[in-house]
Amino acid sequence: MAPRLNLSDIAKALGVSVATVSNALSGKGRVSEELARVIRAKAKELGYIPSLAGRALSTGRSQVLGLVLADIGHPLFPQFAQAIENAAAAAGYGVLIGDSRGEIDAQTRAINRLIERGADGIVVVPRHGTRIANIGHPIAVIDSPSTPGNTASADHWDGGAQIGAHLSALGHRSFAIIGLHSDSNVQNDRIGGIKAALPRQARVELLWIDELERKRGPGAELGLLRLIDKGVTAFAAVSDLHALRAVTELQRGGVSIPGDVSVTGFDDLIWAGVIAPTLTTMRMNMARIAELAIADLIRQIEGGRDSEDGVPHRPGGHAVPMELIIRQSSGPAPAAPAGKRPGGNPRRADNQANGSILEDTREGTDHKC
Amino acid sequence: MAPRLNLSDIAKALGVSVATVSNALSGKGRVSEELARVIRAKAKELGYIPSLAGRALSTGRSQVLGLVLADIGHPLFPQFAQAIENAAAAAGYGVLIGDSRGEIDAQTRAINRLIERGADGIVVVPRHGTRIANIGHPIAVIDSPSTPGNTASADHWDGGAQIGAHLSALGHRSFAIIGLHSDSNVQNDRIGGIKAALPRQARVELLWIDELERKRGPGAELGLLRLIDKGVTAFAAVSDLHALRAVTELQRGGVSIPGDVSVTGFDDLIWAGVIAPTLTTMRMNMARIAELAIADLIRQIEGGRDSEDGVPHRPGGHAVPMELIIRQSSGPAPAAPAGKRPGGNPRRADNQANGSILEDTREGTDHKC
DNA sequence: CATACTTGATTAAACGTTTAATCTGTGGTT
DNA sequence: AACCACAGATTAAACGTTTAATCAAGTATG
Repeated sequence: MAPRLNLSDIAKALGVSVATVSNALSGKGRVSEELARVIRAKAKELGYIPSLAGRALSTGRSQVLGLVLADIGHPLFPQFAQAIENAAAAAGYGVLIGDSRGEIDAQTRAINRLIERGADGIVVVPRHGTRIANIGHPIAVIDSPSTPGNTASADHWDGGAQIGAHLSALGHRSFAIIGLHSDSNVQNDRIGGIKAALPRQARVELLWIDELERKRGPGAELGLLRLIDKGVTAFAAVSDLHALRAVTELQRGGVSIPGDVSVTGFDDLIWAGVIAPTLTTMRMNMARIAELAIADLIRQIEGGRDSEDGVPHRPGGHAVPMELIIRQSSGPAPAAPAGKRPGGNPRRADNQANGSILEDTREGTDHKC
Repeated sequence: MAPRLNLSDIAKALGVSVATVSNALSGKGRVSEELARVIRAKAKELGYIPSLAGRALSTGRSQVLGLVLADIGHPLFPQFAQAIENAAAAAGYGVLIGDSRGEIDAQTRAINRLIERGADGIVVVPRHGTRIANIGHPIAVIDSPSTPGNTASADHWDGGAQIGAHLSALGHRSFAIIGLHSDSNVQNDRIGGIKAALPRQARVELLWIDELERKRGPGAELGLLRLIDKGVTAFAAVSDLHALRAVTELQRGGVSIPGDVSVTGFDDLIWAGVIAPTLTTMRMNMARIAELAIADLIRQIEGGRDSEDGVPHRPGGHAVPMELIIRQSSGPAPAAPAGKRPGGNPRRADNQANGSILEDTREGTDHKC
């Protein structure tokens, strides 16, 4: 094992002091530009890598952030992790992951564990229905603009509005909105946005999956076919996961999408561009959200004082616009509103040859294994 | 900001030396049990938290592992991350994530970045078709038993065999296997296992999605209906993602699952228990795999010598059995082998009321949002 | 010309832990 | 009684960096 070289090795090699080397490399103290160049060259030549441990001990900063995703089982986790890691790396920070094991209060424990581990700050994507207690440490919350204490997040309300407008423009007038549980700010924002964008005379049915499953057991049918009988022509799910569930349930019942009804989702999860029909959905700008969250976090860590920048903390945090991804699953409302369907309606069964998917802005589906 | 207390605070409070406190807390040097108890009590009373930075500098160990998932977009990422984090935490290690941005050679760079950051060891789930170069650092590879250098992984071959046996037992004789690309050891193991478990007279068609998409464009139809015409009654996909694609394509074509054909996947991804029909699939024992990988890694880190334990490094690493999850999407082969279907075959359209899903061992589907 | 300021460098302390080496009694052995 | 071994503690050095304080010499200022 080659003993990693340190500042004093470089100092010795050049006959200068360690402090000078440190100053030259960090550009902080007073070093002649001439000598600084020599030192930097020598450092590169020898392949010097600073010891984070030494630096951490000296400065009291670990250059590491903690990432806590409460619902770690969420399909969006990879995107979050990647975006956060990128943004953090760009700022010179590493990312330590924390697991809350899905348990409800383990979230706080996870945060504390990360702080004990020396994380300079924490990024949290909290579990629905929980509030992040104010630790005495820098923290950034990614949740929803309507959540107090939110640092940055997608503009879920606006995302919902885009979906609502899209479906309205296609002529739909009777909607079903599919959500999971009513204590999620993210979902409520999305639903609020959808509703707000629908025309006055629209009829809206609201479906909470959690509620349904409590009654009928997990994995139960959602009973979407009955809704179609009541005239619903558009199903707006609050997540692609629920949209997927809707699509398969409908297709299994012989309903054609988007011939008979339209289905939309949220989040552009990995399979959205792969299933048949491909799914119309809303995509978050993860990279931007991560950037904003990390920037805020670093400001807290390094800024020290709060009143910096003239931006103490805006109420709802930054709201990043979402992007509408139009794919095959949404189409014009059927000319004759489906209405009562007498047993087995004649439905288009083969609209799979829809031609090329020009609307799909995703650049090469990355569904690798 | 309360300046975090350190060993010398405790030492001062008790009138002993720091070394004694350190020894008492770590249980290493020579301290009377009596004094040790007093010290531990005082430490707990004051809420002492050791400084990782100080320890790291002194010992040369950061107590942090790096996790590199090449295909970070993979839906399995959350499970992996969670399992690794749990196993690492149990061993007193933190987990730093590394991102290879999906780029092909960035994998090595990601590994190096983590090592530079001070990670004591690295866990890699490599990208298909890549070999992990031997860094001079402890590393654990989670890939496939057939991969040289593999540390621990699911027994993909055996998993395939279980799927093959399951479908065979259901009476199927004509199969289509759906894979993504042929340079993945994981996929090849699974496919090999499937084939090996099929009866002698079985007919097998092999489908590579990557190849198909290169010709017909991304998101193209897989042409599964034509395969049914050729007599195929069972589609075994090498990942739930592809199984999902198959299911939607088939349902869209009016094919009943599992009435007309059976479809199986791999990995038990989050939606497998949610779509209609729920998906028969193979589940990895992530927790076990992670444990083994971490254990091996820590042995490398702390063991020092290789010839420890009498287990230098077994060729294929540990192969952890997979678990067959039988759900709705697989059923008996149709009595009359579907054979040529004249235009629109009469197919069962409503088998959704399959009753309760007794075979589903998943304990409460965690498709939260 | 003495003083003050500036520049470019060095010295030394500090961060908090671990650990090898050392010291000091005490009890046992010959 | 002299010696040794040993348990139980302390001292001190080391890990690698940062940074405040200091110093030496050259330059400007009165």
